[in-house]
Amino acid sequence: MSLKHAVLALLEAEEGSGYDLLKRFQARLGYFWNASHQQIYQQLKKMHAEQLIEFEVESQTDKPDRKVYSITETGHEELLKWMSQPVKPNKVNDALLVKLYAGELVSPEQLQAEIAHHRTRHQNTLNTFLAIEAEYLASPAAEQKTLQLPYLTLRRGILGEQSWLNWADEVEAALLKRTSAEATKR
Amino acid sequence: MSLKHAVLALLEAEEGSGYDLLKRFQARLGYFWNASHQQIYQQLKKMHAEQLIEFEVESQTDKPDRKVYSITETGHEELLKWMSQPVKPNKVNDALLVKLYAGELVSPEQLQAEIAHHRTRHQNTLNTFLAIEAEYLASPAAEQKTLQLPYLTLRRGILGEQSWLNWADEVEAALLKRTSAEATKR
DNA sequence: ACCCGATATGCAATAAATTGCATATAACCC
DNA sequence: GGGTTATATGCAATTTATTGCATATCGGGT
Repeated sequence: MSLKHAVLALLEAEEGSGYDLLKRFQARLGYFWNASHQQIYQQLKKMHAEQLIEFEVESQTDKPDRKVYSITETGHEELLKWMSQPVKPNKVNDALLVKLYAGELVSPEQLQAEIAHHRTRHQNTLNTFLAIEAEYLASPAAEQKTLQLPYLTLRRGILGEQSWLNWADEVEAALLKRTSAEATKR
Repeated sequence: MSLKHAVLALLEAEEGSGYDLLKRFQARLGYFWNASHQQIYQQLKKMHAEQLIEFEVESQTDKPDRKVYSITETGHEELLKWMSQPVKPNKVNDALLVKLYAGELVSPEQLQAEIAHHRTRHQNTLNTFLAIEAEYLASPAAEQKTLQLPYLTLRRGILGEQSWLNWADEVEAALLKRTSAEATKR
């Protein structure tokens, strides 16, 4: 999988500890890559064994020690190699849609509640993304240029979330009609 | 994971063999759930051990035998239980975006080629979805009503693919500018 | 004083997914 | 006749991801 390559990409930009990487995954790749701390620590261990990365232990007096990882020449080559090969399309697995698909088994109200819950999440995510975008657009032209590619990934997040919310509108409208149809039957 | 519940949802609607389920995943849940034949066969085996499903062997003279699975009462209950609990949000892992994020390492042309390749795939998927939608919209009102929820999942697919293509337009425009900027430098 | 959250890392066990291999028939095209 | 695709199923090994537990410090709130 390409958790390995996501880590290499992050370390290529800047060295960091496992915890740093976790935070960077959450803050910067949040929309398109999710990894737990377990996944990251295990992956780092494995990548170190493969000599793709190296680390130095940084003693800290106040907090626990941290291992600061950086990419090696081998790791850099591996990343370049990966970059030049076509990536395979994503596997999509969306449990919410499975639930909607089989939604006849429960009440429209229950489906509505579920959608509403996810809507809140998606709306919050979108708001976060829009705030980051506003910051980017307010930055100097030179910085915008260097961050253009990460910005484009952010755009994917924004368009994706907006699309999700538009879909939720459709679903909620359809479920509302179902609810009233059911009420009429009684 | 809820591959289990996706299988239960499919068997709830109609019994079928492993191969049938594979085809149904591809044809009907294609946008939102992907499973390999290995995953399905292994899952069926496990679910049979858990007594969520049962099967009858159907001998066929011309083709290999098939095991026709159907949902049990226990399986039905398990599905209902799952339906009534909130599903957790999806984990997104999009390798293409990782590549774009680290895109400074390769030429804009290479990124363009990669995007173009994915664009073709997404456009084809969208066309397929639109054809299914046209069929749905041409069906009698009664059928539209019974298939409304699956139709809403299809809508997710359509809106999602359209959103992806809109994003690809943005990316391609941005990459084109990069290419010409690079050409000017020389 | 005590609990909680953030920082910081990791082991061990289990569960899930992928990859590679394996078999067998029928239909269709070249 | 030979190759490919579709039907139909499965084992075994490996890789990945998840879950549960464990440790340790600091700062802030109650």
